[in-house]
Amino acid sequence: MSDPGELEPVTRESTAAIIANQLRSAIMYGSLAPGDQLTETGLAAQLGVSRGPLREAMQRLVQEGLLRSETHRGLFVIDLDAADVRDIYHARLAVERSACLLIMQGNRGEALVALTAALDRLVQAAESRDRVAMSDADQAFHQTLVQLSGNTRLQRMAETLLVETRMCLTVMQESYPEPAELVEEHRVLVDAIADGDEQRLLRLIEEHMLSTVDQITDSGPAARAG
Amino acid sequence: MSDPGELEPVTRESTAAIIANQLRSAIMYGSLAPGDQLTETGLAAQLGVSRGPLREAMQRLVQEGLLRSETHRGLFVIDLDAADVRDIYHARLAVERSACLLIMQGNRGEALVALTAALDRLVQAAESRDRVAMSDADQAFHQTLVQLSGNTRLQRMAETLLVETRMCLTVMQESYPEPAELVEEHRVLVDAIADGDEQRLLRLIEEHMLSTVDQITDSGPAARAG
DNA sequence: GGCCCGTCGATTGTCGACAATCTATCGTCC
DNA sequence: GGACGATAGATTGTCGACAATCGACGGGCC
Repeated sequence: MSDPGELEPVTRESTAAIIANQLRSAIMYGSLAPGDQLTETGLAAQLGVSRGPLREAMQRLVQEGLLRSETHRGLFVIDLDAADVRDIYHARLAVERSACLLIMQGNRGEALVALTAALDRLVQAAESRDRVAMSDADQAFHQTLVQLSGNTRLQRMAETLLVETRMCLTVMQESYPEPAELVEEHRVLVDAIADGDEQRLLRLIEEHMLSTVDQITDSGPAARAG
Repeated sequence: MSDPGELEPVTRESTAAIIANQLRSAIMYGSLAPGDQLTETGLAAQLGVSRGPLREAMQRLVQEGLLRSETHRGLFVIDLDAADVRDIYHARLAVERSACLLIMQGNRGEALVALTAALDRLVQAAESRDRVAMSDADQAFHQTLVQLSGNTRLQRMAETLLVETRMCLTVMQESYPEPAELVEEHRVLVDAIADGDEQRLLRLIEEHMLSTVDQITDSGPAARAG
């Protein structure tokens, strides 16, 4: 990608983009919890910027669907019910299934290298038994998967969906899989890619997503989200 | 949905949302062409608002990916190359395929009614041989399809993707199908839903998207986009 | 003639202030 | 006692002005 000493055009992010990333991260890790109001003056002071750029950043998240806007009342972090969780995983399936197809038809070798590395980090996180680290590695794996498709639209969609997935997890930690199970679910995906078995890969990714949906809709723990 | 006389909570859209819709529409119909700069003072005067709300609206479109931001230089409408067109149709396939699955597993009857109506409007547009009307009806059909899935995330994705699709079409009108062909491609989709033939529906939607990709990548007319 | 540098106009980025609206509390009337 | 109406505080929505940066033009130097 970028050799050391190589001269690349400097790409400065706009302030709104930086703030949006911070907010997204805060929502993802739960420091901005579902239902919370984002008071402009408070956040602006906290971030050391004026209300202008902050409002621009918040509009980005509204467009993403992470915030909901009520006129003359304020902006709130969305709260997820069972229907949202189901929608999120169905949408993730759509995106990641498509990414899998593109990977199998594209540079499978490169994908295998990157995903094997991502799997290794997931294994390390599982050994540490740190839930946050596991979640981070889990998310990174899927983000890598979609990145490898080379489709920027799918990547943009996945970014938002993975944040929302993370929001689900903070609410219902009990249903997050055991470390060994988590690693295994991802290992079989990498194996299928290694074997070049497209049918198996698609079946596995569908199971990977839909099993979570079934788990949720059966026990229905997301109702506690509100 | 909303019975007449039914009391619903009033939902006023924020100014940023209204402006964003206007801009999206302008981009869709080509009055803001790919590569064009959106000068803030000019647009603000044209829309009768201050620069503040306008900037908020533009940040929404940046997040959507319809505008690209260059720091201290301005915001520009994205221009699409052949790779973009391919990405857009692959992403649309992911979204609409998923929508098809959800429709088949959900309320197929309601879907059949709505899509038959959408098909009728497409037929009418085809008879008028008005390209813009045909495009409108085409877009409305696919938007309805995704709406019927009931998945708001898929709907949000589809909205942006359909605008981008429209941007492609204004660039390469020659490859837009003939009226009869356009109607037929959509009629077979409705028929498959009517017959409850999921496999056929999925095969048809895949063909519907991928045939366009092949058409583009062969002739490569999108290169003229820049 | 070609290159470099400084200046100018224009546009974006940021900020503080004012107006409009909402929620909550308190007082009043029936 | 309960409901209605007014007031106060806080928050959002909007705007105009100032600072920072960029691209283009023109003058000067080698």
